[in-house]
Amino acid sequence: MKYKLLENPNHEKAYELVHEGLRKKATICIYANCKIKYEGRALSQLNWGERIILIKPDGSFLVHQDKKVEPVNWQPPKSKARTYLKNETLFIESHRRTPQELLTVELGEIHLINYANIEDFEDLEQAGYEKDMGDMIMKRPHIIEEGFKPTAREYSVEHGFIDILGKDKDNNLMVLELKCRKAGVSAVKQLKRYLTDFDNKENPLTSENCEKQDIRGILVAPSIDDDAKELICEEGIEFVSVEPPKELKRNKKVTLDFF
Amino acid sequence: MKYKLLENPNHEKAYELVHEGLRKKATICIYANCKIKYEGRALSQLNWGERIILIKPDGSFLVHQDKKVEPVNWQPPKSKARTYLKNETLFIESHRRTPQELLTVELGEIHLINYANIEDFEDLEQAGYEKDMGDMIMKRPHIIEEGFKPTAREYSVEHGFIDILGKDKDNNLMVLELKCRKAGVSAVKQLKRYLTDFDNKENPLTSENCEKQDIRGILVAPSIDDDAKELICEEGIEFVSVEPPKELKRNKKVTLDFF
DNA sequence: AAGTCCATCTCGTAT
DNA sequence: ATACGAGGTGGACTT
Repeated sequence: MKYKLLENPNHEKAYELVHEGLRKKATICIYANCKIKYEGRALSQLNWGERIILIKPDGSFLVHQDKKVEPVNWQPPKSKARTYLKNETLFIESHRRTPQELLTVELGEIHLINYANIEDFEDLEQAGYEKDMGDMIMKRPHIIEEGFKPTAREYSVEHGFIDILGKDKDNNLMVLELKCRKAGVSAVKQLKRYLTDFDNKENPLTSENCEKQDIRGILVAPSIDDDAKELICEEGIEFVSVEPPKELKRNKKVTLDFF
Repeated sequence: MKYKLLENPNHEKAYELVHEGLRKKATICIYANCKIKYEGRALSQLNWGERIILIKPDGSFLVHQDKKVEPVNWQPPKSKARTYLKNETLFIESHRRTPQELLTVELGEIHLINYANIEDFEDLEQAGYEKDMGDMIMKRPHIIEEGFKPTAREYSVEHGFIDILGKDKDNNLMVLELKCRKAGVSAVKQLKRYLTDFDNKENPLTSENCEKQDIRGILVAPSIDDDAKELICEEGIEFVSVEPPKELKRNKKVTLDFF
């Protein structure tokens, strides 16, 4: 990692470093007193205070206060940053189109400023959410129940996508809604909507057709809260408890690493 | 801002700085090669690479790669960070309960490490709904009271911007502070600061001038909480209840649909 | 480019 | 504490 660092620089020196850092597509970090204006999807301003400013080579622009995980102001990747001096004061701007957004930082006292060329070629490997649960169920359907045969995934209906569609051993249709965390009322309602959608789509003669197929709605989650439990009984929906798999699976990158 | 900084420290020196920074509830920033493990709501690992680690005094813990706005790994506020040496290697952990979550950073080469006591007492002032409220009041001032005449918007004073400045039917000055949601004590204090600022700016002879204009402070919000209600009585500030105009998120679309 | 949906969503607020 | 909704949601993926 190559880096340059200045302590308590004047605005002119700071300008040079920021300019150089932007040109070299480095990651720039500044500790400084500053004032911020944002105009775009919303509108905001932040008065003088000490913050940490982070400008990444992909155009991401972050301003962090000394609390919270989220930046107080930011610009997304592909934004264009530029810096300039006006009346001997340093400004840094980050601009984006579609939508038009402009973030302007006016700097006061600058305590620390540096840029560095960061070398990082790794991607996060993670597990434990909905997709992994789906993968697992498609591979080992008996987790849901003996004789369950999945037939489709992400099956499109009017109000969204049915996570997994399948049939039980008696050929009844099963609509599965997956949640990787404790399921609440909203999950049950969502499943209920999908059931209605599916019914309208596949069995349009509902009111006249007495021999239409049975459809079972199954909520799949590690657990459900009490309200959801009540609602499930009323709605005739079933609940199957499944823990999301917490195995790390390497993604495409691994395939490349094989060579 | 007081800070301490080390360049290319060994792990023992780095340990001391991190330990000291945590004890002093400072904001710590580290540029280093590192390896990361996360276990909690999900599960993840990230192999060796250079990243920026940010630990805030509120317990927030961020690890940033050189792209994206979001951190690649993080812990929320109120997490507890600790650091230790194991086999001459520096580790930093951040732990949280409810839910149980543990983030472990193993450090390799450390390029830059510092801690600083950041001073920032400002909150983000966001317009959006607030702006719409302002627009409405500028257009229909009688919402505030009969005879109210707005004269300026976003009027700059020392500690920020007065949302709306105007005069009542008897030509008394009115300083309006708008909040689009229930107002708390902070809103009253903010308005009080603005009133003081304005007084100092426009009526510098305050103490000697007995005929200075009356200034009325008006808090405008849909409602206020009990603490704020108390405070406005003490401070001689008035409250006017105004609902923010409910803006359709899709109004652009709606307009198009009209044709 | 625009739309859809998941997320260790985060963050505020009311219960 | 927990539940619910909003967000400049961000970010990945599909159309």
